[in-house]
Amino acid sequence: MMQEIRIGIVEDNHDLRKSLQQIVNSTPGMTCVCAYSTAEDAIRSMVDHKPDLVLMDIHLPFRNGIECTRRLKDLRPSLLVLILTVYEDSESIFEALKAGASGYLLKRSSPGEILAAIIEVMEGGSPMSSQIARKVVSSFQQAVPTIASDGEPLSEREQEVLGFLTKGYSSKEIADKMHVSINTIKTHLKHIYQKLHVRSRTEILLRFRGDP
Amino acid sequence: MMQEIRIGIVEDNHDLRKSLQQIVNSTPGMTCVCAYSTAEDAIRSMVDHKPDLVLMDIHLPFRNGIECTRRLKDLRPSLLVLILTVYEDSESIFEALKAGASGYLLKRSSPGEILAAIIEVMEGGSPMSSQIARKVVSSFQQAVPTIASDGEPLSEREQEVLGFLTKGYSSKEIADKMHVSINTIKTHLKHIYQKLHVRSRTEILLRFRGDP
DNA sequence: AATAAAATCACCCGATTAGGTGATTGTGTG
DNA sequence: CACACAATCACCTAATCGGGTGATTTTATT
Repeated sequence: MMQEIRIGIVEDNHDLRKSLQQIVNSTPGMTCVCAYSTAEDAIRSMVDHKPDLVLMDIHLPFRNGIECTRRLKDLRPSLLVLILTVYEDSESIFEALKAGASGYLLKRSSPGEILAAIIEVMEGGSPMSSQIARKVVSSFQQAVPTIASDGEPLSEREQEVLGFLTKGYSSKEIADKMHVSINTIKTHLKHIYQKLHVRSRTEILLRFRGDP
Repeated sequence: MMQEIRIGIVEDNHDLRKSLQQIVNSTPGMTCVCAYSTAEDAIRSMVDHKPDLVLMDIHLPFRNGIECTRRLKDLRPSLLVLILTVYEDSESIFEALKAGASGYLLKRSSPGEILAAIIEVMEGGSPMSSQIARKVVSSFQQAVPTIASDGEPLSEREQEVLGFLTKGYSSKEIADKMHVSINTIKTHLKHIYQKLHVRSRTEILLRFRGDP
């Protein structure tokens, strides 16, 4: 049988906290293992209760939910955080996601929607609006500018150079290893850059993340 | 009145291409300004028609839609790309988003859903499933180790710099992103190099290949 | 034999990097 | 309060990198 989902709550509003706790505890397969009204308390002892997922109010007094999320993820990286917010403040939500949250939930959601979001996160999803998704996508698109898995094949020698390149050697070192002039290596590099549509060794390294 | 939305299509299947074209053209406020059956043709002349948004088949013969997306975004960064796919291949879709797409659409979608997705993208959204969203979110949550293998911990700011560094940004770009002088970034870099015992950004990139 | 592609090297130029020194400001800890 | 540390910025130098041009030789391929 499926393991029970262990849920933690960080929410300063007493009524909402109790209400969330009740919704969770009255659902088969879920237990609320801890609930806090401040970020400090949560950071201090939440991880001891080993929750799988935390419902986190984004607008906490003092330390806000974003900082709290960051700390908790730091203490326990496997922890999943679902942000609770009253309105779709795209900037805050974006920051929370950056800090390690896996999605967010509007406070006015129905018990059914809340449970659905929890399950969605547990199953590897990230509930969020289309607008937030765009912000997230845009932010990581800028990261890797122009890389290509192109048709143009690299020559034998170019592949050799690429091999050393992806091991971290400088042009001069590669020249020594291959017993040729540094100018030759530079020429090979120019051709490699052209064929793979990159402009630096840094981009090459990023290109070969995962499938070298 | 609102400007007409100019749409381009890249889809090798003749029937689907014509069908999409018809759906777009029979919608007030949208015009299909060009349609191609190959990535090569699209790369060659699509930007001349200045489309606002492109419907892009992800599984094109030869050069695939991902590479095509990358090229088109390179030629015209303001262009929005909506990926067309037959099934939810999370890995391909993720790559397409990385290459510059703003969302995706299942081919079996109804005309209404297709138009809704186009409008969603035009209005700043990124239509995607919750699972894909999680992949995207995870990828930009800087999963960079915060502690050097030897012990010396990186400061907050140094970690930020490291985050950008491992995404391929130059020192100048990082300076802009963090709103500080390039000299500051250089100083942070020196400290990072010392703490992690490396001599170049290349070595940093090699260090952070998933699990060192 | 002619052509094309690959490999080799050189020189130049501007931009970026890496390393060193040093200085200022704020923040926190003992 | 002193001290350390973090963050900020400046200036300087040497090396490296990326891009452009051009040249020679060998090796296929037509």
